[in-house]
Amino acid sequence: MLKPTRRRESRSHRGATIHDVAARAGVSTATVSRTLASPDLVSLPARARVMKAIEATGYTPNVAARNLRARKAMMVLVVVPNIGNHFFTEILRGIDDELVGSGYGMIIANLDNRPEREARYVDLAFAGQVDGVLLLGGRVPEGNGRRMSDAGLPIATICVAIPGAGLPFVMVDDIEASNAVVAHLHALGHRRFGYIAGPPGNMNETGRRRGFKAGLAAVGLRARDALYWPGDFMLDSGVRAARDFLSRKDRPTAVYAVSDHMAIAFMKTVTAAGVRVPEDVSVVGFDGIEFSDFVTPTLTTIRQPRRELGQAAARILLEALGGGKPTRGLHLSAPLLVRGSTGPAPKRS
Amino acid sequence: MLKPTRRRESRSHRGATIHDVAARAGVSTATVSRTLASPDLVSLPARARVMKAIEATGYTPNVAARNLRARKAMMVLVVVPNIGNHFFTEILRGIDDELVGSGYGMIIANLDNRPEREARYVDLAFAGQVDGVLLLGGRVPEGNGRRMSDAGLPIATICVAIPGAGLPFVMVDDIEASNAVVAHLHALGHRRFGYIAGPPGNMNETGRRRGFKAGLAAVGLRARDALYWPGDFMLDSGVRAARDFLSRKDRPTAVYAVSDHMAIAFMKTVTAAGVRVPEDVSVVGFDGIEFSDFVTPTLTTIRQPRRELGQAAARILLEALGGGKPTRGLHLSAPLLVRGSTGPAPKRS
DNA sequence: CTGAAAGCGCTAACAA
DNA sequence: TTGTTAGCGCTTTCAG
Repeated sequence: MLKPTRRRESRSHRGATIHDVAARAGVSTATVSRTLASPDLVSLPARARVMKAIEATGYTPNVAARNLRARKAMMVLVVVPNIGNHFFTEILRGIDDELVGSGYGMIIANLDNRPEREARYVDLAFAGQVDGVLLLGGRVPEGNGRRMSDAGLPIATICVAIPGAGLPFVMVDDIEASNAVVAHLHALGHRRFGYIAGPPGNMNETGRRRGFKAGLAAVGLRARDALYWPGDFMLDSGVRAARDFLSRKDRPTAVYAVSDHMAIAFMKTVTAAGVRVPEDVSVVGFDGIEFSDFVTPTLTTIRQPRRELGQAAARILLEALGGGKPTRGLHLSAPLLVRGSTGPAPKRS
Repeated sequence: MLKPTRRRESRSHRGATIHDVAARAGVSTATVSRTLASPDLVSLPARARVMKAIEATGYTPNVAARNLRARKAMMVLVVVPNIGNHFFTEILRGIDDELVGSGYGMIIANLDNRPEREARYVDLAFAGQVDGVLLLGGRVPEGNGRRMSDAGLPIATICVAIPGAGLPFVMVDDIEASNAVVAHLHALGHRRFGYIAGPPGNMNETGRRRGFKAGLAAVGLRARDALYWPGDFMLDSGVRAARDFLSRKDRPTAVYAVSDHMAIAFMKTVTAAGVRVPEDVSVVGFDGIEFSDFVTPTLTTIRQPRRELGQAAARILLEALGGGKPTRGLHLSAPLLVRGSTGPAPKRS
């Protein structure tokens, strides 16, 4: 009795399988597989017939099957705190640049600023659906009692190093950048400073604030004399800081917002109230987003090389995926772009 | 002789398998599978032992295996013309909103404005790595002699309908929106118009231009008398249009740019040259991106409900994935936001 | 150079 | 209620 043939007929819409191709070409499935993976192991005539059969059937190897077999997914998980934030998109672009070249795809984990969303993506990592992870938020995602870092996958972080995690990172030096901001403003004669902060606990906020304070100390000013407004990097907190600024008699002459969004919202709000920038108050941002050069006045800011950050991180991850040597971390330089929103301090009133 | 046990010991770092759990719990793999998929089919004590074993081993079902078996991927491919373009991110957010709720993940296909990148993602679709596709660019990706639409997957398009493709779409009515723009400007007394275009052949450009011309005709103006500048939705083309504008003696008093990016760049450039907005020239954009409200003056524009567009499209796709009835298409309303960049036409010089 | 066969990890009939 | 078994589609020894 013949071995029953596989039930080919019920194949529905999904494309042809390797069996279809093999049958059509009159070879075994192994030969089809070899033709695709290492053609040099297959005789010329066989190869030709296989290629023709592939052409005729429109065969594309099934990824799930290949992944199962190869125990890898050719996918990288990119964890983004909030995909609605423009700051991240150029980084994604840099990541994609590198990934595509190596045949990897990109699955986006958008946390939407809600930590409870992490669990789902931790599972994804443990389920073997991705081969590596890129972290953008400064947190190692966790959920269901385990951490992403325990999934045994290579991980790299972008824009921030996670203390104690021992993960490779690619970022700019926040402290150094803040220092440059203070030095610039001090050289313009500013002595009273305001600082619009990032979210409490955020590592970038921590670094930038530390650099801000160190910068003040370096020029002989007391860090505690500066004004500190809470913030979360978003537009709204710039507006709130501006409202408080406007309500004060003893206003700072220079305001350093640790994101462009906050700086721009601050500028817009105080300008609308009749305060002139930079004549009455100088404003500095952080990030160097595209639009910082399209507001009035143009915004003095620290430019984060976002695309390069993404590229470098992806490269580090790809090296790790290739079994290469582990990189420890990388600082990219972030220039201060001096533009229209900073000027000489006004005369003492 | 005993049946040889599978070689468990070489399991490397990847997590435990269903066999590990089954062995530990003293049940078959089927029972483990059932415990996860339909617990009510498993006796309480067995269930408890399985759960304990899962806990102990840290087991997570392998996705590749499950996908292979189930013939689905629980992933949606989102094709983006250029992920660096801010316009798309809020749409992605809307998509993600809906997808997450249904257990689907999101793979990003970033074309980076290069059509040759399409082929890779066409393959992905044919390889069964995704269950559905969301198209943002107004093109059906093709490559290696086949089109994405032939992969047998549900597809929906966002922001634009592809003529003749018969795909469900979610978009705003470009013609109607352009009409509203012209009506608004005409009511302000404007008679000489400029139009900064989108890329030639782009369907949104086509619709918006048609609406623009129809709007002019509706108020008794000749469409051919308007000035048309080429553009591609990006900042640079706004700058180029502005340069030409500045070089003219007979300048239009109202300029309609079919993207906020171009409108903002146009405003910045003419303002820097001493032209006042809106006193000398009124400017209208399209899209309603966040920053259009943070430039000086604030930009009058058509607001595309981007998040809603993403959500609606994802919902349509999910319905199709669930075998639901096919939706034909959906128009979302796009209000004209009248802000600071439009005002009464200047007196005839 | 080629084919047979095992098996990646999981699920769903089918039996018991 | 549970276990046995047959694959999902692919790659890769191992023989020939």
